[in-house]
Amino acid sequence: MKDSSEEDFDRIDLKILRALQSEGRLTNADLAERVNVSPATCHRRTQRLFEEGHITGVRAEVAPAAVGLGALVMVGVVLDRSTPESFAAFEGAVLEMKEVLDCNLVAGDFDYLLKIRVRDMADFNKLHGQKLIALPGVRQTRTFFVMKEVKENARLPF
Amino acid sequence: MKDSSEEDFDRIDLKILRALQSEGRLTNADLAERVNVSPATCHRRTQRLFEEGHITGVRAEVAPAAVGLGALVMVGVVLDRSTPESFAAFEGAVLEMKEVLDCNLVAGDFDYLLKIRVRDMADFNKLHGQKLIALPGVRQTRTFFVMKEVKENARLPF
DNA sequence: GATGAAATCCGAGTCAC
DNA sequence: GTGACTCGGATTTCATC
Repeated sequence: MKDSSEEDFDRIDLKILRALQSEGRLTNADLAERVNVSPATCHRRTQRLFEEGHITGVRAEVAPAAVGLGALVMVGVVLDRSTPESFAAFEGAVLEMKEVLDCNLVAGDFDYLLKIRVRDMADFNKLHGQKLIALPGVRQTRTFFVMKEVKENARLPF
Repeated sequence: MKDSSEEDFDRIDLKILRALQSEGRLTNADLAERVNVSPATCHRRTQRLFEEGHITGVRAEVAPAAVGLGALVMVGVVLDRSTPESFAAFEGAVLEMKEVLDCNLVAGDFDYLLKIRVRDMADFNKLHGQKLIALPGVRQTRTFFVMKEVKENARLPF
């Protein structure tokens, strides 16, 4: 298998990827019509995109407020020490926290930036006091309550 | 229609939402089996969840590196002025920028936090110099290059 | 080596109950 | 909410380029 960081998709593959990124439940028949190939070809192409890992999954987007997760909070985290063990311990613990939707190791004023969804501010304060600051190696956190979600999870621009 | 911020789903609805959040392309037949109802019931339930907006869409997740978007950058933005017009102008411009995946108005050291995907650092520097700092009302930006994506777009915890 | 047409099989969507 | 029925799509096969 070649280096996965830059595949050469042809125009048809790109159209399939774009269509499924917008409408993940398109039937193969509709998809085939949209990209102007036969259903058989479309099916083979799509299957290949899944098998080779270019599509990592298909997910329904559930309205957060509908399931009691109306509050979004971004948190910057600084660790005590910058050792590989320290990072690994923190990351391992964060992966277990379901409330943490995103976790990225960054360069800059923080070590990590987290995106967290909870019911409300009270819920976040509890999470912060009981779990966030208790994560391994955490020296300090900086909280950014989201007051308005302007854009969320936009489609990849390709 | 009742207040949308807290619906009362029964156990079956919740199971459907959870299943589709993980596997958006599940067939109705498989979904029905998984939640232990007949296909007909499952179909009606699922259709209702879509129609009432509790599922806002289904999207295939495309591997960013596969489509030449290997770099992830978080950017904090501070505006010149804190007027409604200033916010509106900024938000309108950001919505037009395809590279911006997330944009949230936050409370704290920044006015907005952006999540941006580009090909590489060179691409980001170009974007930063030509478009980001030229957005309406931007006083300053703070860039956080993502060095490692620990967790990305995790499922909602409900 | 990939394509499209045809053929089979199974699920989607709708009905009566 | 269930069970059954019909239609259309998913998936495979195969001939073709």
